[in-house]
Amino acid sequence: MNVGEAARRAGLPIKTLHYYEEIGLVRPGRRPNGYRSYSDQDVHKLRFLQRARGLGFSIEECRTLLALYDDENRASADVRAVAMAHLEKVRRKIEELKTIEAVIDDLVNNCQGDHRPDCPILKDLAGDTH
Amino acid sequence: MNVGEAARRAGLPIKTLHYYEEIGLVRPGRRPNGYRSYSDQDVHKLRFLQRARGLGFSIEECRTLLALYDDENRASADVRAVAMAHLEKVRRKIEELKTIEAVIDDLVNNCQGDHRPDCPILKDLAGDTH
DNA sequence: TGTTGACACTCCAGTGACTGGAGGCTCCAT
DNA sequence: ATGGAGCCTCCAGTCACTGGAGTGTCAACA
Repeated sequence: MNVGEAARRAGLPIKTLHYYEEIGLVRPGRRPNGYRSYSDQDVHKLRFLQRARGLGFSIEECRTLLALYDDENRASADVRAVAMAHLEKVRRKIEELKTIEAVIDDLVNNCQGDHRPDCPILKDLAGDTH
Repeated sequence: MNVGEAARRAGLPIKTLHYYEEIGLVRPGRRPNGYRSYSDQDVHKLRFLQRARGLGFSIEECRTLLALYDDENRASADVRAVAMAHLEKVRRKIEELKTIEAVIDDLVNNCQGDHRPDCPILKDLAGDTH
């Protein structure tokens, strides 16, 4: 099938399919007229990528996961290691954002938010913490 | 003072100071020899930026905040609006990551992680959810 | 005075993962 | 024959830096 149909089935933009081809993640065949020709297998991989990317795996992690998926002799421990490393990253990010959330929430709650210029948010950012 | 000292005091890499100058956030003076010359005021702004960036405000948000900081006639409501918009973004991101965390945690817990190829993580990513 | 070493300068390219646009080709239906 | 949808390639831009090459400046020490 053509790129438009493959994109629709995978739930990805056409440009992303071009990009994935360029970086060697999913290489469709070509028709005589130069059009890309995606097999069902290709679309399967694209959907795999769509899900993995949606879970925040990087392109390189996706490449590893796809390779493991293709490898009949893989050890599930290898897949699990990739997933766990990513899980750790996600958890660290959540903690970081929670800290930030608390700080900004505090700033917002201490600011009148009126027509006057006096503002604890700016004071804090400026380092006037007295 | 020179760029190195300013960077040290602001807690930012020298390259970042170059960049902030290039995009017009903090423009130091120049000495006859071409070296950048940062005033205490400049360093103050850089520290402001360091904190704001650390809280995840984008460069453009920082530009707005700095402008408000410089504006004697600002309304604190304007500052608060910027902070609240950012707070909302942070909260949405946290929710998104929590969802992702739950999914991956589930996948990891269902995977044996042994030498065998059978792996529910790959199955799920591939869409084999039966 | 010469030389070292730290520090400074500019300019260019690369990061990740796309995204947008220009300019042009192909296909199908009317 | 024509119109429009869909496809192609190539290039530039996004965000906020980061790294490196190649060169210039300054202060101290031998």
